Amino acid sequence: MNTMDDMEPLGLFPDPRLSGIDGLVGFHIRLASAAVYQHFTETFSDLGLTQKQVAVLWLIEDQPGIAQADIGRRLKMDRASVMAIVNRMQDRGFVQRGASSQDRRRQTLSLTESGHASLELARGCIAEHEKWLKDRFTPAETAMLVELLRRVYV
Amino acid sequence: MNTMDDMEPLGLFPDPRLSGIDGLVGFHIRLASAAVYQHFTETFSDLGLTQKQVAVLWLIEDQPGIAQADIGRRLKMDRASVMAIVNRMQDRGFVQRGASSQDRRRQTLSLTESGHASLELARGCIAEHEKWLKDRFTPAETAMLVELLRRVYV
DNA sequence: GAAAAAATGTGAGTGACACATACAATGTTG
DNA sequence: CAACATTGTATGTGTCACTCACATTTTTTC
Repeated sequence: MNTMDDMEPLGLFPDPRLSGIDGLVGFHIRLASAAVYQHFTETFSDLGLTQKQVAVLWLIEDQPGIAQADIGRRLKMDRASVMAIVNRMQDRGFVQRGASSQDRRRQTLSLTESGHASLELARGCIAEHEKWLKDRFTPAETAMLVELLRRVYV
Repeated sequence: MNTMDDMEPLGLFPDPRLSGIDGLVGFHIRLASAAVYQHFTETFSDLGLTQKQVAVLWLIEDQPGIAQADIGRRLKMDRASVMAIVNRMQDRGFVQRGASSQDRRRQTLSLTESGHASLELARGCIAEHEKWLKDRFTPAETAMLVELLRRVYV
């Protein structure tokens, strides 16, 4: 009976492709990123961690003693933003700063016990989140998508 | 000799860093989106417009009289965020609010002369920005990328 | 070896925009 | 009419991007 039950009472939405804005690749990347971020924050509402914060914790566990500047380069963030995140993670007791023996400008970063535990919890949420995302694609499509996206930021 | 346990279907990845954070699709979407946003802001440094602001102007020009709630649904933003952007665009003289004759809860939005002019300038920058982005892909790849991304947010 | 340049961390400030919450006015529906 | 949903508005909080400025330390250059 009902063909395409549009959810809008006023029915103000014509075909989404009518607007020229849908012809922009950047627009779709933006919307997809927003959708992923949205689902991420829902999944992580209990832990209270953002994508960036998890990424930073992850990197620090992967490479203990990593410097803030390295994190910035890895995640394409400027130093000020990295510092803000590290400060927050330090305030919450997940990360500790230490002195570097080689380069006295640097601070070596490492996770605390609490940081390791939180990241372990986070990994479970990430697995769930990634499943939600990857279920849309075949393995080949996933590989294709990652390869195309990689061309954008490398 | 079976060393890959359902990780990758084929050796499509030249990078060996697929374990860890690089194995997450969401991570790549995030990085790509950040790179696009970064280039966008560079291209638009003269105009002083963000992606969202341009998108809102674009939608209003496309559908004069559109309501804020419609914009929110179209761009996946909540009402408060839409209002903040419309306020900013109104303060800068690009957008004007008007009363709706059908529904007195609604405000019809339309562009001012200045708004049309700014959007026209913006379109030039967008073309340049999109070229920067699309030059990485063949037309078929672009279509593929958009199709895959669309699955994420619809 | 000293001066210049670069890298690193830090701080303060601004801006964008997500979230949540609450409220008033208006429509819609039982 | 009463109950509910929608729309716009206002307010506050949090994240994180940008910038500029500054001190320290390392590296490069002369």
